[in-house]
Amino acid sequence: MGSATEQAATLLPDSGDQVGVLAKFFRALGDPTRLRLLEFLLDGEHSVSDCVAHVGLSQGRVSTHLACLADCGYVRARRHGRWNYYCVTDPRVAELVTLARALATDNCAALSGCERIDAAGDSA
Amino acid sequence: MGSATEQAATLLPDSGDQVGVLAKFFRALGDPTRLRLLEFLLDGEHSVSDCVAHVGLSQGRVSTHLACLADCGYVRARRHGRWNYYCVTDPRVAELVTLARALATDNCAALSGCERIDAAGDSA
DNA sequence: CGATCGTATCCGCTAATGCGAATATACTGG
DNA sequence: CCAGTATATTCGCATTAGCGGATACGATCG
Repeated sequence: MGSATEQAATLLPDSGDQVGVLAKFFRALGDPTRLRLLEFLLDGEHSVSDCVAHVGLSQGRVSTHLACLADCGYVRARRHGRWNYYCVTDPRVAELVTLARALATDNCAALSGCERIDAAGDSA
Repeated sequence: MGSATEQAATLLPDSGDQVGVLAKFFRALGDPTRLRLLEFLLDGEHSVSDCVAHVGLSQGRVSTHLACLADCGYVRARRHGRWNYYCVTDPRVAELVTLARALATDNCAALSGCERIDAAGDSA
């Protein structure tokens, strides 16, 4: 876990448009619905219908969100007849969410008060 | 202002909202400009003017972005006279970026092709 | 004290994006 | 085959949010 410091050189923004791709990657988790779906899938494999029931949004929207998460590499789809099952295969995804949650929790107060980014579901 | 304990009741409404806050946290890194600024500050402490010169955007925009990153707990500001210096204090921030970059790199192809999230500066 | 520099905030504009509803596609069962 | 189910895609709409430019604020210098 202590290898982050020595990799500081690779963090430099001289990698060209890699910043844009990374931003895209982060933005995929910047939506409450997708984040809720991802955490639901971290719990185990679920079909699209299950996800629809879980988040309570329209089927089309959920399908798009899941495809988005799959494109970004967070989840993987497994077709079985009419059903499409999604799940998280890379354990680093759980690591990422856990680490981010720890950081967010430590700054929860300031985060909630940050009006520069809309809450988008933040219930006062 | 009341005590920290008193604020906790208002700032931590219920555990279910944690998803919204976490999404906010991720969205802060979902913008290429903020991500570039964060990586610039991972390199060391820099003033707002330095950041403006680095990213090449208007001073007002950069100032807002930096304040946003500070609100989310990614960076910290240090006033010295007229100048305001920003830097990353929490080593977990570097961890988070490193982990995310590793994941994004492994799915770079699919990520670039994901049209469900706009590239926003993503190009060759 | 008045001029200037560094920074923060405000304002309109425009592009990005999440939403539901409608529709298309794919597969299964009778 | 045709009906039905599960999922994917498209469309119009409303909101979010990043952008530059103008301006306000605070500190320093002459």
